[in-house]
Amino acid sequence: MQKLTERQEFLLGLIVREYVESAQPIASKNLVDKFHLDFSSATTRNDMLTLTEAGYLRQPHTSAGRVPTEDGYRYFVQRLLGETELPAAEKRTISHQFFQARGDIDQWMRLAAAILAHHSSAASLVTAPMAEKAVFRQLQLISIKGRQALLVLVLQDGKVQQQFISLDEPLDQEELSPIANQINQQLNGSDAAAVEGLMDTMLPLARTVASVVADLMHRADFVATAVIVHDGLTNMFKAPEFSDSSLATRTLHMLEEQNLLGEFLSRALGSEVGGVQVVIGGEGDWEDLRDCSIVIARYGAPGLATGTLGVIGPMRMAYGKTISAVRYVSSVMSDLVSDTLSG
Amino acid sequence: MQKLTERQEFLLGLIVREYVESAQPIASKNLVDKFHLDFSSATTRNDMLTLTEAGYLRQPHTSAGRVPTEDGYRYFVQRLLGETELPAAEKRTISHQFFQARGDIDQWMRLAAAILAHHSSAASLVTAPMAEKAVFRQLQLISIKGRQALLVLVLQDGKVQQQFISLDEPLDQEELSPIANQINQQLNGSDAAAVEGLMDTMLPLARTVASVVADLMHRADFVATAVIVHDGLTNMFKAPEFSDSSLATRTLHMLEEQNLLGEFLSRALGSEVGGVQVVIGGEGDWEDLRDCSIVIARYGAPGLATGTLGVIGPMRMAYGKTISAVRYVSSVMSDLVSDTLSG
DNA sequence: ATTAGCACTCTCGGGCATAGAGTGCTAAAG
DNA sequence: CTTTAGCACTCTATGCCCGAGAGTGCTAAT
Repeated sequence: MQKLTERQEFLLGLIVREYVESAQPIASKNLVDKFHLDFSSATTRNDMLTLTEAGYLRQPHTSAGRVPTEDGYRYFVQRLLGETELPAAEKRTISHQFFQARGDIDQWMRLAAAILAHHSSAASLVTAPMAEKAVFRQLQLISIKGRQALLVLVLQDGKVQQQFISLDEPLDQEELSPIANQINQQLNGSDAAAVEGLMDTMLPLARTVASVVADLMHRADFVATAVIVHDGLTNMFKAPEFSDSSLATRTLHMLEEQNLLGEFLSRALGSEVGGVQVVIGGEGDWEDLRDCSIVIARYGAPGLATGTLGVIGPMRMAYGKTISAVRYVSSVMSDLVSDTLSG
Repeated sequence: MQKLTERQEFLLGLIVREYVESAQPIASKNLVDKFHLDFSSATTRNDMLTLTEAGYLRQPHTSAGRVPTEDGYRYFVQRLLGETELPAAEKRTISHQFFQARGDIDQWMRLAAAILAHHSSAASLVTAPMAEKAVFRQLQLISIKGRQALLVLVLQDGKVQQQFISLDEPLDQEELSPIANQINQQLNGSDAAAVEGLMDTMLPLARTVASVVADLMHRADFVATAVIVHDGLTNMFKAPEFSDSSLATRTLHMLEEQNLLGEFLSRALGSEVGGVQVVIGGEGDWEDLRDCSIVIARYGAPGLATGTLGVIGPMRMAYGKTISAVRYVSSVMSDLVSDTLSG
């Protein structure tokens, strides 16, 4: 990475910010005029040339202004963008909104998605907070009619799963409840593997139930099946770079494909709670996201339950605003998870 | 509505089908050549003129072929499109897929959305089956830690709702379970209003719980808050009429806005289970859907639980395929709901 | 090291001519 | 009265040219 003079860094920052706002290539003269710079457009041009040769800027064509490259954005985010924070008033509004949603995890998620989408003007994604490993807490059997029953399973992290099951013989509520209680005592605190191990010691009916429980817990262990809430897709399509719509389609496609989203998650999975990661232009790995950037963070209480939230938008993204929004929302969500699950 | 000769109807049908496939204006000569019609292109032109004057076709410009109008599609769907059925092999595949998902309502919904999106090449929407009115079945209180508890509420239609609550004093599981049992006996079979009525007779702690229950049940009564699964958004954007992307944006916007979706639902709400409704070009009411068509059906078991499913796509839609897919999927889902809730 | 000046390159938009597609009309034929 | 062949007409799409304008890179002077 080439050494840049102070003025060159200053210009790079200016160009990135300006381009993010206008979506138009930035010309030396306009820059000097608009910001009353105390050096001339020729000087600016010289620096722009250096920045272009260093790979931070490029020209769409000979007689156009400059546009940041992937590397340019990266330099900007890593070196030029100081720690930004949301204005205090915004923070208050947000935490007030979350306060009103306390108690309802689904609503947190929807709220987080909406807030992120709004502040970033891009699409947002939020996955539910969950424990690293599904651990049995309690189940309930509810008689529906005849041999049909509803199995409601509550995991240690507060997640609730449900499944209809067909019993071998009709049982009413009075018969089902003791069975549920008995299973609860046996399985309390078990993980999926332990449930499978204990199954064999059970009576046929309880074994049927336990096998469904094991299945549900296995599924819960798969990150890919996590419920994902998103919002702000419309925002992406408003951006001029998506007007040709093939880009838009690719991005949308990636959001609909489960396995692609899985990658999104695993990328964040290794990271610490609290840290915000920025992936610019897919960074080679992801074909479908060549012109997109992603800002993600892991939230929650390590050991109890964690989830991922973030924003996906065009590479020409207001990184400062977006990063601070992701950071703040993730911290609020982390507090909520901690308070709710261990308060 | 003007009288059409048999040949004119035949041509209208042909033009609609052809245009649906090619998305290009249809010319008289091409039509005659491609289908080896036993009358000439001049005759075709005369009929096309009549069809244009009758409002069923239009020309994008003087020297272009013809394109169906809204009324043209409507005529086609109402009078020319016979009762179509999915091929038996497809039906088998579909019902097999649903069989494998039995027990898990969420998976039914995802599956239905995926199947509809695939068969219609458009976007699909599915709402959960639910009773007309939320009726209390059973609740469970799970001690989390200290004063935190998780309330799990099961409604008569099998819907499960959950909410974290803060108790006035710390209570462990042994203390919470009897309270839950007692509330269960008191509230069994009550609707939201009845729960509110019974609240006043309760002890403070139970009253807190009952008030959350009443709140959850009220929310469940609002159709607009129903969870909606969708799929196939990508399909819509592949269509050439969405390439300018303003159309696409408007449609996407409508799918993200809750209240707009509410209308989608209420449109279908009045109809019988089983009947498939086709709304072409928004039919005036919906600004955002001017160039879209909707195919919806109500599914489920009346009196037990019903939901809505359907497809939204460009007006240039394969109505035959789509209608038969919606009809068949809705019938399979209806059977599932009946079997599960009253089997 | 900076800057003024200038030649150079490239895009964008309008104007114009041409080719092609598809129609509507007319007059003749069945 | 219906169908058809033939033809004139209209409109789009495409390619081309040209000039205006924008913005640069380079050079020479400060």
